[in-house]
Amino acid sequence: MEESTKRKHTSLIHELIQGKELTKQLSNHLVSSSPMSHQTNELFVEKILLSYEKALTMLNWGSIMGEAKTTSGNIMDSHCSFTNGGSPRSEVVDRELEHKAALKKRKTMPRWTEQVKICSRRGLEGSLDDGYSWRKYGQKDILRAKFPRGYYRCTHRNVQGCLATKQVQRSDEDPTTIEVTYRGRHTCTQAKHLNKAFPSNIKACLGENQFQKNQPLLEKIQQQTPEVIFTFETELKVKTEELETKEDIFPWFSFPSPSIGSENEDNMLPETMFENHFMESFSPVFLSPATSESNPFCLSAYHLDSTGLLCQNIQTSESDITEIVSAPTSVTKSPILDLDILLDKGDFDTDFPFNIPEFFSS
DNA sequence: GGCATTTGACCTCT
DNA sequence: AGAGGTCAAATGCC
Repeated sequence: MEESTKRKHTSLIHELIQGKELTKQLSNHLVSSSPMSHQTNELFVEKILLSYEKALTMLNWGSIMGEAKTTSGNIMDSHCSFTNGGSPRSEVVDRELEHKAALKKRKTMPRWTEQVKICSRRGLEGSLDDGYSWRKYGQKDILRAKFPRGYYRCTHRNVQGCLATKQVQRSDEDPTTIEVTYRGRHTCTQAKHLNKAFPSNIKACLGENQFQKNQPLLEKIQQQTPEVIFTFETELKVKTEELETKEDIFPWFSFPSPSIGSENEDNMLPETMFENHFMESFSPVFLSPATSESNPFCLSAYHLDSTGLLCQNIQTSESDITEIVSAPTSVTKSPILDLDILLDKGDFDTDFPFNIPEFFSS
């Protein structure tokens, strides 16, 4: 391995270990009898985030540089395809290889399905607003399915190379439920810049504009009704596919740093696993309760281990409970539910396509 | 004009 | 060969 790569490797490991240590410390503080101040908590979280941000930046850089190399077979050992300008012909070949690599990578991406109840007032669109911006690129009638399947990809795909996609299909059995199958994680900036001030479920139901408009009111509701929010936990089901074991789904809890540091590639985490699972879980989205977004791994992490860090958080104080509980459940529950607190029930429009009444518009 | 959606064609996989 | 997934030209909207 060349020297610079080694150095990057070492820094990466350093950052990850530091993150691990900080998390441990935070965890210890949280379980210890002496309660930490909110500021100290924040400081720890900031530090952890910074560490992981650095590590992720390094990984991103690595994956961008290595993507085509690692996914298109023989190119792996050849740096020329990147360093050489290449003839037009080799450019075409490169493009073809890149295309194939992208397809291959897409297939190996983690996939998970969320079942989302359609918001009574916002209809389908509201339910699908998970905070990310998607662009529809196809629709297909599916065999033996009553409703067509919509194909969406991240709006920033071309600009930032974000490969996240999702498929949206209305359930045959329950037309008020839509199945959203996500594929791949967001590598675009919106993943980091999503509004951190509020759980996504409410945003999802309101839509971003309405959410911003009514944020003060919603914040008040959130403060006052944490228990209500908490009770809606079970509505949204998340399935993971191609992720057989708990370790597969939550590799980050084991912090397999020795293997990361290993020179032996066989011992390393598979690229997709590392990139898609590990990174997703430790993105700011993960660590900031209010930014849990539609990340099912976050959700699962909370459910995974009742003795885990996040559950320890829950034991800290009532105000924390509000904050923490409402956040992860923002992922676990249907977006419809918390809004139903605000809305009168009924008035459910089951026609398809859905009407999208403006909630809070006046 | 720029961006999003629609939709038929095409590609890949089983 | 058929089904699912993606592409890309055409179209619509702001």
